[in-house]
Amino acid sequence: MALNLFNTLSRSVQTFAPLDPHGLKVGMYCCGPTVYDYAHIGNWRTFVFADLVRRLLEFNGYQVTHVMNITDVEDKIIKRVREQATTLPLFTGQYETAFLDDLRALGCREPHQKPRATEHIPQIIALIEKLLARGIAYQAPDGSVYFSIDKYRGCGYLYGQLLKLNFDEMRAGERVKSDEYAKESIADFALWKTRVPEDGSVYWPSPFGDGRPGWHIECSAMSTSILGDTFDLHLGGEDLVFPHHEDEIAQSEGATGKPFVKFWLHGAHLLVEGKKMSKSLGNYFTLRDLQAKGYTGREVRYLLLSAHYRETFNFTLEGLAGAKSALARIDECVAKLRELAAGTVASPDAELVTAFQAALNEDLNISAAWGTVFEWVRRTNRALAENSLLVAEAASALAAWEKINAVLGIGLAAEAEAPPELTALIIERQNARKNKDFKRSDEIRDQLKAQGWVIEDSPKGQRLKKL
RNA sequence: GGCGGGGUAGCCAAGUGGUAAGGCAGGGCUCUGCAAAAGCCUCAUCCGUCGGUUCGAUUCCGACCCUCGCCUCCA
Repeated sequence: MALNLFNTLSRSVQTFAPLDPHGLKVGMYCCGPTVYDYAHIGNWRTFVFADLVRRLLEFNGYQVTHVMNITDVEDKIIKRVREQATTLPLFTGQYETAFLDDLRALGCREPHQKPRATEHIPQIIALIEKLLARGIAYQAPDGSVYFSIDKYRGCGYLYGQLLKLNFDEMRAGERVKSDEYAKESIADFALWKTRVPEDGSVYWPSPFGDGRPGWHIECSAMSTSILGDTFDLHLGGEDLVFPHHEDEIAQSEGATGKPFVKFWLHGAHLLVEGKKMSKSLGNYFTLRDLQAKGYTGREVRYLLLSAHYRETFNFTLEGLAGAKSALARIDECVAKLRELAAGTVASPDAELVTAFQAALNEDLNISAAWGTVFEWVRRTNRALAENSLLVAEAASALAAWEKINAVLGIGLAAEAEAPPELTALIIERQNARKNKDFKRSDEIRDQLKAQGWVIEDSPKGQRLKKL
């Protein structure tokens, strides 16, 4: 089954085929976090999207190398290191750890490699030297090294592969920092920033003098040194299209003379309660904020995966509550199948898997994919209610679910293990019901509810669920 | 100003030149001693507005209205 993806380079949906002549190995690079604070829900949308792409590639049988960089040197980081009188590794380390904890809580598979910018200074310097040698980069009087768009174009390269650029119509310069006036042309961007007093201890020696890497260069250096000069997929948030990704292409192709990336995928941003997220509006959420409201990582993951990645998504608290209910419906169905299958092994029911895969392979139509899941849930529940589902069918359905869950990554509901102090109450209630002492039985039910547990009576006995 | 997305039920969100998936919420019912975030059923004569093409348009074309994003270090 062909996997079709929207490639920003062609602005169209194309069938994916890896560079690997054996059609097996896939190199994928995703722009990772800048570790100066906790990642917010908007950042997470992009990382969950990247995780979905990776899982779908793996589902389609590819052997993926997933690389995600950690940007651990950058203006905001340096500013905070100075303000908090700490050191760079100490400061970035705490947020990197928090990031990886959150990534796991959201059910994302860990990238195979997580290169840090500060650990790739030699590769960055080598890349800049190559660009200087080819005359595409220049050192300005202030000591910084810049990339020259004019020289690059003069070599026959195309600048503006990911979007239509019209420099004359651009409102250029409005946000250019004053410390970059040394550039020959307004469109040029920094490869190496010369050391300034405010940088404190954050600098590295280089052939161009003490300083630190520019933003774009780290991604070019790390991606090509790990995945090769040309690789399959590069993803990131839509805001990175320009200038970050465009500049990555310029630096990389300018240095190697080879095509940089075959497929560029960009995830759209999200709104929160219909508005652009901002701290002053009170609609700025980190994963931790949502966890404090009682939601789990998998519920947040489900919500982030409920809309197509190229559409702006409206993240709402109401939607999150809905995500919780929807997930509970799936969990309930799967739990019942488990009970019936009782460990029987069977091959996956092809109907569900095929429909699901067909939806996702069409440029990640996740909504249609969920549609197949919920139709399956309803069909299964109906059969379950009629008692018409055979043990082998239940096992086969369960196997299919496990297969597609490898892509969805929502895992299993946390097992509601009753705390020991409640066990006595549950047994007491069971006896009370047997003796038709419903007054006592209802009292216990209320008591359990007050402690956050719902008890459900079924012909097979009581079931306890965490509220 | 340039470039690019969107406007589908109370909310979220797919989709198609032939008459609108799915989820949440709501309503009805079933199981139950009573219940249940348990299960089933139901819920858009209609897809921003106005024109055009067509046997037929929400889907194609044009205009307009509204909205969001990018335009040099923001996922």
